[in-house]
Amino acid sequence: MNTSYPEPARFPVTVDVVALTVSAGALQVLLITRLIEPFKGSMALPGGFVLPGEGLIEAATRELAEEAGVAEQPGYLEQLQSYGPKGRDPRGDVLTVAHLLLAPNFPVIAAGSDAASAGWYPVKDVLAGEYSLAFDHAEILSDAVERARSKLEYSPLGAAFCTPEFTIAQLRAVYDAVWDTKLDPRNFHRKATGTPGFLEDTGKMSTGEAGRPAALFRLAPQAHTTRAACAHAVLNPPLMRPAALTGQD
Amino acid sequence: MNTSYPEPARFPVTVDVVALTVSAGALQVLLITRLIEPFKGSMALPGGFVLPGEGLIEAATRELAEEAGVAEQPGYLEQLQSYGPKGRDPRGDVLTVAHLLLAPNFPVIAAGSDAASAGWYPVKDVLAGEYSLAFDHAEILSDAVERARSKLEYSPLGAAFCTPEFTIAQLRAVYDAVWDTKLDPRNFHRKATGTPGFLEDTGKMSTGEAGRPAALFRLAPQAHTTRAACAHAVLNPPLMRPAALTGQD
DNA sequence: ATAATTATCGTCATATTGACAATAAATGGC
DNA sequence: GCCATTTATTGTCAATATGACGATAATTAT
Repeated sequence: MNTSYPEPARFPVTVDVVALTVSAGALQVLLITRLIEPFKGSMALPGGFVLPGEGLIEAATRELAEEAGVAEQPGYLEQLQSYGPKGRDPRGDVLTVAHLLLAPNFPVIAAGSDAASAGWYPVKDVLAGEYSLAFDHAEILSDAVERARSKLEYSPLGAAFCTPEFTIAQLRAVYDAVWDTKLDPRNFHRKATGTPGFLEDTGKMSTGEAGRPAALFRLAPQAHTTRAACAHAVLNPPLMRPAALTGQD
Repeated sequence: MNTSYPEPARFPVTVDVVALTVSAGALQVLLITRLIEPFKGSMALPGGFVLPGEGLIEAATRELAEEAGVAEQPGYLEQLQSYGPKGRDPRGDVLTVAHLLLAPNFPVIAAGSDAASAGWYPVKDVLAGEYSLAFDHAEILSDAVERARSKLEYSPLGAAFCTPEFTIAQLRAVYDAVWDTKLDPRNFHRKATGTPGFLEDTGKMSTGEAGRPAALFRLAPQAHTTRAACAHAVLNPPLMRPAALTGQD
């Protein structure tokens, strides 16, 4: 019995990862410098071809490990969106599935290494066009940042940028960096601590910083950064994002 | 000069469309009956292989036209998520990019046709497992419905289920069908008409129905159902979804 | 010790929501 | 034509959430 339908076209499929972190008070993205054509010398998102028998998240995790030199997945990874296959790679039709990683700052393969170099770059500068990005990676980055910004409104994912235990001020610094705002510390404290199922007091206090020590919190179990918890809202009503700062001090 | 890296693996790529509409007071999904293996006889989302030189939305539009027999894209179409390539097709690794269509009720190729038949099925019944769905289409449908539900909270996309001009009650019926709620007509009216940039009064009135005639609205230009408008919130603060009805009258 | 810094609690005006009363304007039955 | 019924629309009111900011607490820096 011959179920005859034409042989389907096949496409190379890549995964790209927009890895975001907060450091030095700003949102940063992980970029690598391309050592091969096309776009040799340009910067690009880490990523690469999906292998037979792989799932998408699996492939994204592997590429992140290979290109940034990270041992374990350091944060929260989710699929962002797919792009292509038409008109995004000079070599031909290539479909890419972009992913979003939100993570605390982690060390990457230092620039200057002979093989490949990965580094953190301020998102603001990259989006402003200060670096030349390969393929459609500028568009992907832009979509990823918008996704991250809106995720902070209604999900507990701001905490994905923090270490397992963190202060309210550290969490607020994440919001301020991602949203480019200066949220009111008192109102933010009220919202963060007053939202059921969001934070859990560890009982411990921060030490060593200037000023009064702050209580250390962790994510409440219900809010743990898993796909299940973040699909639905935890911040309800959401923490709405004010207009971004207009760019002066 | 030989930039030698291994030839990348290639995968068949499909697009699937979760087409949703509201009719008979309930959310309905467009399903076709599979006439070929695998899953011959099962129901499935309309979809098919991406062709060389196609973009994803383009391919989804084409498949919708081919399998449901619709001439023009009847509503709002956006990408949902990608699935695979591992472990979702018995024939091997196939990547699928699922799409979401929100549309007013439109006629499809009638069941009983010899070639293929498409029809609307109540989402509630399909998700309850009353039909056997091919591949991972049950999971895709579930994700799509959740996406649609959350879109109604902060975007004007409820109107994508309506004809170009509609009453507040028709829009509310959409919300009630998608969310499985019975929103208060008075509060809904206040929110819908009171949200700047959402609705625009046509000046016309509905006729022929029981009860007092209702004013006819259309989407405000700012809120028109395009990707640009719906990426950002129009309903701000959002219209939060109450708990769904528990299942009695 | 004192100043500076940061955390945390409180206050108050304003905006939004949810519940529901009341009125307006049509249809349908007689 | 008259009245009950239905649906649309306006309004009221208490509860809740937000934004702006005062005040106090508990550290480090000098």
